[in-house]
Amino acid sequence: MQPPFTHRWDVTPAQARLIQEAGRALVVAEDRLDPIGRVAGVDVGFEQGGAVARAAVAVLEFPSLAPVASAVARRPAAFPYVPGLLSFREIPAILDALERLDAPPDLLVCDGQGLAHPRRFGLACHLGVLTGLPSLGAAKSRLLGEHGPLPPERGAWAPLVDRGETVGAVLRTRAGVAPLYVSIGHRVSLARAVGLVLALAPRYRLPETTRRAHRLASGPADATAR
DNA sequence: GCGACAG
DNA sequence: ATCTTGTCGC
Repeated sequence: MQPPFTHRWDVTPAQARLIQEAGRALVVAEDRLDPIGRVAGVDVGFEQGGAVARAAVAVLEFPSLAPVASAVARRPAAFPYVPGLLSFREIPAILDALERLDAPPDLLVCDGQGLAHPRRFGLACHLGVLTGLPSLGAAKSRLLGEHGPLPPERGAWAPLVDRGETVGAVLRTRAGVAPLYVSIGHRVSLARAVGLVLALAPRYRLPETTRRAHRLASGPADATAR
């Protein structure tokens, strides 16, 4: 089984960093996955100026990418946004949404960093260790690390390096659009993570999936109000 | 001290 | 993340 990893969520920033230091030892940074039948895209964000944390999860069959389930959850944010401590705002809402899914996923594709994090324990690692599920980070922007020039064509990638350590990859999922920052979450290697994100990229994009998950979960009243 | 800083 | 104006390229 998974090593147990539970902790409080009503913590100070200093306590949150200590929890991250403890959690990083539990991250499995290599491929330990079964065949993937369903992938969950996990998008996070906030509402009401940061007072409410929101999570939207869409489950797709893999590799067909046919949608099979979705859920959204909102929670009063018990933690401010602090760079490096995003999990403590968002993961409670994510866990709520995951519990409501009809079809459990085999992989979590997270909207945020994994190992590409100051303490090597970004949201993707944290969620992976908590659930025991394979996970990876696919962030829309950079938290830390440097990289060389990125060729313009789809599939091009460059290592993301922090303090002399490769912590992720910058991946061009489409020509002419901003790259994604891919990193290991849990039980997935970086090479596999890059390959998976590329396989999802043609029809799966985080912002679109978020809107779709909201529409599916909030019903026609909300959908027509937009 | 100054700038950077997932969502 | 979200909002708004100005600019560039197809």
